Amino acid sequence: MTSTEHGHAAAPAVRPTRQRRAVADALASFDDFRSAQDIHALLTERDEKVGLATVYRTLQLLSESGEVDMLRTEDGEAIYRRCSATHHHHLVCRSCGATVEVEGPAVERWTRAIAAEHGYADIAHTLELFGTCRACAG
Amino acid sequence: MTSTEHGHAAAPAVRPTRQRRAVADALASFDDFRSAQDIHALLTERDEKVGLATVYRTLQLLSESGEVDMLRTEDGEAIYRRCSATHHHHLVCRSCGATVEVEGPAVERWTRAIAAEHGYADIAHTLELFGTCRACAG
DNA sequence: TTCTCTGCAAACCCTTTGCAAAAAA
DNA sequence: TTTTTTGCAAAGGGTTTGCAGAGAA
Repeated sequence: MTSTEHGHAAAPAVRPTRQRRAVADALASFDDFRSAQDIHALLTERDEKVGLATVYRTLQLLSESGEVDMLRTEDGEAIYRRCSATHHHHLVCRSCGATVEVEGPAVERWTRAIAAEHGYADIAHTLELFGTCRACAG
Repeated sequence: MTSTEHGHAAAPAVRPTRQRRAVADALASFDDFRSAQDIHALLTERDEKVGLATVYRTLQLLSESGEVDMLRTEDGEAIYRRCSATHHHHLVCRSCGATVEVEGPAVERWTRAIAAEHGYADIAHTLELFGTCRACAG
């Protein structure tokens, strides 16, 4: 028995479809965070017909597999962006969405220290910064 | 003319009602973040009849006036908490939910520095830590 | 063929809103 | 009385889901 064919609890194969490629490509054409609806609109505009539900399902998939970052706007909307390989956080303009990836070795260190101090193991953390970028501040 | 009576663009007077007191009290009885629905459920359970819409409206008001903190869960739900005097973050056990409030002067400083470096103003940030607490680690 | 994926439309869920009745000033 | 609030129920808006048909393996 091979694990890919008969392993119990094997994850179903993921098939590379036109739609999934389209969503991935759309994501690749942006530098900042976009909502599922934004991406669907872009695809429609490009005459790449992909159902909205499929866009949502694909983004969810990509997000779970770690290929895209997902975060929430102030009003609860999910926004996505292809992510780079290294662990980092985001500095997002709350007005125009312009995003800067930032790294924080100090924060990572602080995180581990705090966790250890309180006896917590297997630590993860979320950290996002919001502000108004120079252009939007006027 | 007095500013409170005839000032143009004067904000409407806010009236202290039974409902608003009830929501504030409910908030005061929690140490952690709760959703509007949680609070409404608590009030109902206590036989304090307050409409769900009123709970939402009141939380919004409190949030705007800075008396409560509002943030979003991973799945987009708004959660509220009376804000304590000091700014802090949470270290949450992903297994049992045990929460420790932690302060991070270093993080706050880092946040401001990063924002300044990239020209972002009016900075806010979210930071939450997740881990497994000693009890749950076994 | 078999199993996954898609599209559509309906369902969901949290949240907001319109409006007439109730309460505060 | 005038003005703000409330409650209800309906509407909104993003997101998810059921299911039958389409497509990949």
